[in-house]
Amino acid sequence: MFDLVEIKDTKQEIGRYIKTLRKKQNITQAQLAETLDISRTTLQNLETGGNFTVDTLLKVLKELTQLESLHHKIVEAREQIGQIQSLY
Amino acid sequence: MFDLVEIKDTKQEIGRYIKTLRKKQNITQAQLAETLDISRTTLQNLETGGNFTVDTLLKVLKELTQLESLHHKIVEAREQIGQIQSLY
DNA sequence: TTATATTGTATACTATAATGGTCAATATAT
DNA sequence: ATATATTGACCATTATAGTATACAATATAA
Repeated sequence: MFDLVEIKDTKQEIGRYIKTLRKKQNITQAQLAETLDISRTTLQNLETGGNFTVDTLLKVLKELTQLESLHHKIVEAREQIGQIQSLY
Repeated sequence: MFDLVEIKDTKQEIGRYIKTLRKKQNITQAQLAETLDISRTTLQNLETGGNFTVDTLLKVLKELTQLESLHHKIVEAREQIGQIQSLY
């Protein structure tokens, strides 16, 4: 059907997800930014659905202990596609 | 234990994943870049594990029909965290 | 093989993400 | 209610992602 999910929506969801992870660890934007050696503005931009680089996102995910999990899911997703291809 | 998965590795896996998706659809970098109105250089940078913006990644995923799926997984992940929090 | 298409890489330029700063708006605590 | 802490938003500057172009290195096809 239609493509109801837009890029903007997904960026917002990424931001909400990161914010939830951070809150769960009870750390402030300032603390996390300091730890990762990025500006609070950049972290804010990420959490509020702006545009940002993958480096920024992955740095944050690593600190919030979600990098390995993400890595695994990407590999898994790729392998599944490879399997489908090999059927034809 | 250690954190064996580095940011660099994850960016490379994202690139490999995108490339696999693209190949599956039998389209070239040039074609995909043209469709998305981005440069082939940018797409190349994505597929070879450089740094890039979320906008670039999501544009590509949308064209390769993986945006909605990703969006869903992010929401799901956040909701799971929310649940865990509410237990304490 | 040889031709053709596709991809990897490099470079200079442009667009924009990242930064540091400040201040207002909200949460949170006392 | 009123401090205090945290977050959202804006601005100028700096760093870097995105771009166009060109050409070499590989795939793919003839």
